[in-house]
Amino acid sequence: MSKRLSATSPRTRRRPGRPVGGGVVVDRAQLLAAAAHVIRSEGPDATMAEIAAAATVTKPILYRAVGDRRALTFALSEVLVDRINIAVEERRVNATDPRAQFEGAVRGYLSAVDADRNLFLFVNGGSQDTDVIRGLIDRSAAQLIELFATARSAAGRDPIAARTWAYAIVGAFQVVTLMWLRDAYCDLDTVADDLTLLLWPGVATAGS
Amino acid sequence: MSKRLSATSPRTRRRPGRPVGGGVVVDRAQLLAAAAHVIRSEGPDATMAEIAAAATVTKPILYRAVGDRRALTFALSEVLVDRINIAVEERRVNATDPRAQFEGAVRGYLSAVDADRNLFLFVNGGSQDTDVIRGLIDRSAAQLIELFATARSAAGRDPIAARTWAYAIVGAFQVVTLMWLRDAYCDLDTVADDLTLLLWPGVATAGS
DNA sequence: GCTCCGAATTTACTCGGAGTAACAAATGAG
DNA sequence: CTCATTTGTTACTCCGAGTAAATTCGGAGC
Repeated sequence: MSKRLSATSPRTRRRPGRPVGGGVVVDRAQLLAAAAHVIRSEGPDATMAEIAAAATVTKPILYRAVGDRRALTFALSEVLVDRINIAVEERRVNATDPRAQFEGAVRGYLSAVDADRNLFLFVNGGSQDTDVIRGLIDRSAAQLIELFATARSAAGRDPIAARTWAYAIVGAFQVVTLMWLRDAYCDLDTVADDLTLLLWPGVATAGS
Repeated sequence: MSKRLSATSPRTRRRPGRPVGGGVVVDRAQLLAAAAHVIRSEGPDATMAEIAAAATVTKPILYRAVGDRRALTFALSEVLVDRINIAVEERRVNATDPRAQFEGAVRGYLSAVDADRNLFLFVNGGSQDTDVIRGLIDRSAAQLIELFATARSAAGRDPIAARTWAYAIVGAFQVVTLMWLRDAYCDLDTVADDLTLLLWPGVATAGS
C-alpha cells in the first residue's frame, strides 16, 4: 500500500500523530458505513469522489483507509452478506421442518436484498472485475459449501459437489433477485414459493 | 501536449481515405466477428480501440456500425448464447429420457462456454451497467421461460413461475460456470453431474 | 477536362472517473 | 525553537469511452 519513505536515520521513533485541527478521526468502519449510506441513498453508481464527499473526507483518505474500488466493493459485500445471513437465520429458525426452513431462508434473503436494493446492485454490478464478483460469491457460498460438504461427507460421498451446489444456489438467487428487483414481475412471496419449488427437491436429496 | 504521432512511423504519416468503390465494405457482422476474435485471443478486457484496431477499422466506424460498448456487449451476448444453444441442442437430442436430456444440455452448456471462456467473461463482466446483464439473462432465459410456461399452462397453473425458474437456472449456470472457469476445481463431467443432481429433481416436477 | 459537393473516414479532441504524487499544515520530541 | 513525521488537501496523471471537427476521395455539374 503506502510506501514509507525513510529520509534519515530514525533516531527517535514517534507515535502516530493525532488528527490536525480538531479533525474527525476517520475509521475504516465509519467510511464503509458512510459509503453504504450514500450508495443506499444516491444509487448504485456512486463514484469514489461522491463516496468520499459523503463521508466528509477527501479521496486520498478514503483510498488509504479502504483501498481502491475493488476493496471497497469487497468490503461492502461483506456488509451485505452479513446482513443477508442474519435475515436468513431469523426466518429459518422460525420453521421446524426442513422444507419450511429452506423456504424461510429464501424469504429472508429476498427481503434483506429488497431492503438494500442499491447496495445489492452496487456490489453486483459495481465492478467489471470478475475477481470482485468471485469474492462475493465465495463469501455468499461459504456457509452453503460447509453445510453441503458436511452432509455429503457424512453420507460418505464426494464433498466436492458441495461447491457446485453452493455456487448454483447462490447464482440462482442472485439472478432471480436481480431480475425481480428491476422488473418486479411478481411479489416476494410468489418468487420465494417458486424458487423453493424448483430448488428444494434437489436440495433435499443433495446430501445423499 | 499530445504525442499521438509518436507511435506511428513518420513514413506513413497519413493514409488517406481509401476508395469507396473497391474498398472493403465493413459490415456489422464482420465487426462483431472481429470483436469476438480479438476478445477470444486478447482476453475479456479488450478496449474499444483494440477491438476497432483488430478489425482494421477506426473507432468511429465501429461506433457507427455497432453502437457503444453496451450494444457491442449485447450483440456479442447474442453470438455466445446462440452458440451455447446450438451446443445444448446437439447434446440434448442424443438423449432419450428427459433426465439424460437435461444432463446433456448441462454438458453442452459447459463445453460451449469452456470453448469460449473469454467471450463468456467479456459478456458477463464487461459492463457495469446492469441493463446489459439483464439483457443477456433475458436472452439466455427466453427458451427456458417459454418451455416452462407452456408446461405450466398445460398443467393449468400459473405460468408466472416460469420466469423465476428460468432465471434461477440461468443464474445457477452462470455462477457455477464462472467459478469453474476460474478455479477449475474439478472436471467438466463432475460439474455437470452435480448440477444435474441438484437441479433435475426440481425441473422434473416443475411443470406440475 | 476541371471544379465543386457529398459521403465516408480519420485525426484529434472532450469528458469523466480511478488512482496518486506533490504540497501544506500541524504536532510532539529534543 | 526546530525538525522530522504524520495527516490531510489540492491538483495532477492516466486511461478509456464516446464524439466533433477536419480531410480525402468518388462522382455530378459546367
